[in-house]
Amino acid sequence: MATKRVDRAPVTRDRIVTRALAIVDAEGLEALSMRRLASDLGVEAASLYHHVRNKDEVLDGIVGLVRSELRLEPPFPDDWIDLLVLIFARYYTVLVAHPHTISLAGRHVDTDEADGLPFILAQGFSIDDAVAAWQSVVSFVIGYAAMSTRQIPGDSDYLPSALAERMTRWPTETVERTVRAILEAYAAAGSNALKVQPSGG
Amino acid sequence: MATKRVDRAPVTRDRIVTRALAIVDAEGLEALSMRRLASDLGVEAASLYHHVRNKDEVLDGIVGLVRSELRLEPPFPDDWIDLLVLIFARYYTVLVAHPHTISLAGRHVDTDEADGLPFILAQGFSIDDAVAAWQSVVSFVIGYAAMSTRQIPGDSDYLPSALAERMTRWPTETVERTVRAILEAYAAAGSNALKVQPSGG
DNA sequence: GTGTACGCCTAACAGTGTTAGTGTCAACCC
DNA sequence: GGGTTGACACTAACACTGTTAGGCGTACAC
Repeated sequence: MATKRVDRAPVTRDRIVTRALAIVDAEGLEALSMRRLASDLGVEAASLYHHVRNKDEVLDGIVGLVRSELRLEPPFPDDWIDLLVLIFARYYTVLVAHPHTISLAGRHVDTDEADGLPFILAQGFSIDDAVAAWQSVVSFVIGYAAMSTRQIPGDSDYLPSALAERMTRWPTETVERTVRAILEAYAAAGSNALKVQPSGG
Repeated sequence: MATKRVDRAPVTRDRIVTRALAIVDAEGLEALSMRRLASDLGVEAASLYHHVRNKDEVLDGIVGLVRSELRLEPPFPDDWIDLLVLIFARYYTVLVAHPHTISLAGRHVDTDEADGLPFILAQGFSIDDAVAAWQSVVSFVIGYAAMSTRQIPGDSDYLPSALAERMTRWPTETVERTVRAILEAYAAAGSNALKVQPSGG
């Protein structure tokens, strides 16, 4: 009863994950079911479990696939703030390119993210400031990506139209401005702490 | 066959939503099913549809319930930045109190949020700066709440332990510092634009 | 006492993730 | 070439999910 394998490309973990991301990109997270995914690959749902432990592993695979798009090519800016602004702008771009995967962000601790934290520390931050700045920037970018890709029903009739119109736009420029603002503020606070001892007053 | 209604409190929309939030708070979003919810109320699933159109309406009700906790009591700070910092710190606190509802944030445009935007404009911002600042702060707070309540598996062994330990803490103080940093940066940019014309130098 | 409307019920449909057991094909060993 | 083995995909089923249709019992109005 088994159909001939020759008819179609062999099912592999890679093909499963790639197809899954394609479905999610095109039709959203809810459209991704094991039966639908299998059907797209010309196979029954149960067969997928030979290549993948469960649906969670498929979702993890999707996250990995998206993350692999984060690589930047040289040349890199000399200034460390410019560099981080560039990195996070890229992060935002990739998230927006796969809007429906944003709610999957943070399924695992992000190795690349963890690389960046020691880097920030090397700029002379205190540990606490470095962690706070890092968490703030990451939170902002993910939050901004989430907000910008959510198509909110247009209940905002009570806003002046000039405002309402602008509230529907989520320019990348804002990502750059805000990331820079956060980093500069924490950097300034750090250097102030070295100069004067703020003990209360 | 119908059981006597006298045995239990009557099922109402309010009781449904309240119980739903209790389930979500205690056991997470996935634990909330119509059958489970009905069972908690001593009723069958189908009966809920007499009081509620569908599950989405229950979720909307949850969002409304959480939002009702956002009210602040006077006295309010005089400085507008202090005021906004207070508001968003409170916003963060409420979100963290109901961690599993964070992914529901943004189901509808937030009336309260929309109130705040004209308020920011009244501080002398340009329209574009006001919108950018507003979107940035909201995005940051929601993102920060989302990150801080996600229990990420401890893959971070490769981080220095002092760092790893601090990365697990998400202090409210950071919310206040970052919100203030963003607002001050955009405010400064606005007032600069009034003084000097930055045309590229 | 009768009529009516409401509130809840059972039963069912179409869909979900997942597992057990079975079959079939392809490649390897001798 | 014949037999064995193992990988792969199949069917069938289980326990769930949200949702709808239709019926029954209770409580209230007149």
